Amino acid sequence: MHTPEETGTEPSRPRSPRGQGERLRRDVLDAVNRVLVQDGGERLTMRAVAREAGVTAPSIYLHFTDKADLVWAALTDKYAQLAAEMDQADVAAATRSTDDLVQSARLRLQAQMHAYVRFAVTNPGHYRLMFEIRQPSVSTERAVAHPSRLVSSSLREAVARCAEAGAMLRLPRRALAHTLWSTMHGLVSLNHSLGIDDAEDLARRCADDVLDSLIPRDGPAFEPPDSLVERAIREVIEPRTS
Amino acid sequence: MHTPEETGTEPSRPRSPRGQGERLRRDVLDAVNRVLVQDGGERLTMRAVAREAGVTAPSIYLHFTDKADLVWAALTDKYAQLAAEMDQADVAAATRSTDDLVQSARLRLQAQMHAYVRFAVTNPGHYRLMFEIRQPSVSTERAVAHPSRLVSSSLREAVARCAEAGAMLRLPRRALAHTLWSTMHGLVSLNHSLGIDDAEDLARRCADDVLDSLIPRDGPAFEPPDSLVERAIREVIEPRTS
DNA sequence: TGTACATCAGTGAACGCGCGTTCACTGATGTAC
DNA sequence: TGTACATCAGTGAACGCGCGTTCACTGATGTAC
Repeated sequence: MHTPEETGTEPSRPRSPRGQGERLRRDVLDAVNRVLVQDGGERLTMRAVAREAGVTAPSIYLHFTDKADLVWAALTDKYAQLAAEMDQADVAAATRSTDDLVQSARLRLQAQMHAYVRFAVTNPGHYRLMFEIRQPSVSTERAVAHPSRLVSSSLREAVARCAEAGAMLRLPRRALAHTLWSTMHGLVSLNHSLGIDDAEDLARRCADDVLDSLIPRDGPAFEPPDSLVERAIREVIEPRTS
Repeated sequence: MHTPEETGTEPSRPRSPRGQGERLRRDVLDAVNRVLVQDGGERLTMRAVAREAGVTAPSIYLHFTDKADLVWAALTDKYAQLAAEMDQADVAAATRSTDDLVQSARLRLQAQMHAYVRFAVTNPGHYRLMFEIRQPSVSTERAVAHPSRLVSSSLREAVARCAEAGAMLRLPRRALAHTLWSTMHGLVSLNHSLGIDDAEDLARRCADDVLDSLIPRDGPAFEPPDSLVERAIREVIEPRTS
């Protein structure tokens, strides 16, 4: 009757019992995830999150200092999930390992790549926010500790295992890992920009092809000498992981 | 004194003489370009464009029906520029061609790739708007005629020339062109997301490495048979170019 | 056992801001008579 | 040659909206005496 601004539905969430205030924190983070799933990353507003959580907007500030804090917390969760899925895929592939050491290492790398593509395609809203949208209010320390380095180092380790198993690498290992990552990112985001259906299948097949090109299924053990790219990656990308 | 809302500087552009009203159209498009160069694609607002053009915001509506119309016009210009730069690089490489047909075709493809990377790195604001930011108000017909298909077909033709000159392709030609494009896009946008300096050099070198992997410098003439990817690209990506 | 009080988990209303867009207008310049 | 008028290239002020954020408050629940 006399609500001059609030036009949405009134809050529906039952109030947490005393001492259980932290419950809302998780509920809000879950609401962020649902909003990102629903409209693909647009319209991620405090009001939308609050509505999704069944609460009013100011309640969010009981647990997060500002929007950047909230988004960062939600993305940290999601980064951990991506890393976990890549790791699980790697482990699952490892248990299926054969006597062929090179093939085993390759399959683990491939499993990580498939997990990455699957994650990106099934969580487009999160993925966009993670990699495409500038979060200017995120502080520098946080940017240095950007959790995407987890992805980077996970791939690098898988490539290193291939090299040490005696695979043939067409590029030095760091350049190869970085190129695989960039290729997957490009496939996923370009397919998404072009509005291609069944992007996961296309991206995964293309990624497989690139993997086959960069680490042939069978070839003599070989790793090219360090290139300028290799040095650049070691100096520019890797240090921040530590 | 009594400007209740307008807080910026007053318009500085001299009024066009009679009959020269269309001048403002170009001035506004130039202003869009300058705004995109300056703040990298954030804050592309009608007011910012007007300020940059030395005019008030409503003047823009004398030549563009709404913001989507304006952005589309500016991007169309920029797409034409990207295509032109790729074409120029291709032609310049063609004039430097040697007796080695494969090497000549490869150099033309490589020149196109370098032009692409250079464009993306030197116009990050435009590039982001072209490929990363959803323009929901752009109509479907326009999306179908998305000028990025120019990039796609230009690369595809260059790859076809390599194949016909007798190069060794590690992937079918369409899959190869699409993979090269995706890789460049991924390199550029990932380097940008990670805030890497000298992104052009790193991206170009990585792109060179991928090109060397997918079309080896010397190898027997070969092109793999059509794959599922090849068919998917032919069915999904190519038709819209026509 | 009753009651005053502190604490907790939120709410309701508003703030200032920037945005895209509209609309009545203005002032210079050309044209008809 | 003078003047009324039409046209053109814009302007100035405002509109409604959604945003992030603030701030005084409320009402249920536990605790001290």
